[in-house]
Amino acid sequence: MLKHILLGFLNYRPMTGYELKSIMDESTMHFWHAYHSQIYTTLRKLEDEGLVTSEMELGDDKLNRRTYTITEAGRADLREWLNTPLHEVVPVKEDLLVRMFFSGERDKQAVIDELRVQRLLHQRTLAEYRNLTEETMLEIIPEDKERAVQHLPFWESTLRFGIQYEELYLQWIDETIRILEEQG
Amino acid sequence: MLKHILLGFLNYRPMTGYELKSIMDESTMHFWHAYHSQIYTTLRKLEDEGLVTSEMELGDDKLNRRTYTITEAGRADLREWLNTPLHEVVPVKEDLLVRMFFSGERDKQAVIDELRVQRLLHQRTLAEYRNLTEETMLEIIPEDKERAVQHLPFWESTLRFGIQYEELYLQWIDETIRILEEQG
DNA sequence: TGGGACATGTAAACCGTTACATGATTGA
DNA sequence: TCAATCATGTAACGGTTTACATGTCCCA
Repeated sequence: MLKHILLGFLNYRPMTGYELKSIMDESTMHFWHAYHSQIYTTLRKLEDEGLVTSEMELGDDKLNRRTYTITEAGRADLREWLNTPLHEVVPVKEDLLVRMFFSGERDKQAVIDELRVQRLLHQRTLAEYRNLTEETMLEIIPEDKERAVQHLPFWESTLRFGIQYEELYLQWIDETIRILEEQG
Repeated sequence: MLKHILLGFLNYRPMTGYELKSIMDESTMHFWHAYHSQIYTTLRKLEDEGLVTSEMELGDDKLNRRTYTITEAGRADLREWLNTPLHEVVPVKEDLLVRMFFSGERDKQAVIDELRVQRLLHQRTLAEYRNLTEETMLEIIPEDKERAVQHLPFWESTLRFGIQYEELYLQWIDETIRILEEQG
């Protein structure tokens, strides 16, 4: 999956690994994240496969920045991936629910405390998502406004999902705490 | 994670790998799934660590059923894991959203078609979740009704999450299709 | 001058998926 | 007798996470 995410971004414009990591931390964190280690190794793999090329910046400073550019083969690979629709539901994995499922013999107050911590964290996450404006998104392609505008509804739809998901999460936590306290 | 799920179920009663797989397919599929291959290898690993013991059923038939039983060390490990609260949000990974994010240059009708296929699949998933009754859950511990009843609110809370998640998913798909169709 | 952001990498371990592989039991 | 279900396993691969490792630039 990361492979296609990187190709997707490089299809907008050439970027460095560091830039890809920063942009993902802002724009895809609500549905996919990756550590820098994986991004750098995956970029090298893409280069081996001829889907991207890279070159070291020859600037006046000694900061080593390697800029990756998508190749025609890379664009073809991305297009082919996009033209192959998902035909299954990718199963959810939710650590907190695993813990809840097996919490029947735990101290009830400890469970409620854990839910409250999660509530705070998810509230923070939701605030971060709500903070993402159109401008944040447009920075992905700063020099091609028209193209960015074309992509905007798609970017926004994923963000809408992220926000609604976090809202659901908070509601679920509240309702669960209420139920646990009531039977208390 | 699977390790603690298996210990969690074996804490209810001894089970075979096959049983664990079937029960997970019914009771945890909305927040965690595993292939039988991983279940069997993880059970062996748990045995190596002394957290479970196993023995082949010595029945009159030649069907090889290996029944796993949790040890005191296993219970301690499970307890310790449950008493270590999650203090971070585990990031979501949603394949369909990755595809949506990069769909700005795709044929719009193809995107809508893909969403409609997902709609059908998620509708089916939701129907399966709604089909899970209290009785389905109580079969996890058929011989210890009182204990099962104690666990029920926790099992139900995870199912409530699963149902609400699928409802959200359907709403999101509908809204997204509507937006895509409106901008023509 | 110290801390934070910028910047890139490697290695090992771990986890999860896919494919391969086999055989018994039960009911239609 | 055939298909579905019961039942268990191994192997290879690939993706992800964690830890280790290094060095620059810029601002307060």
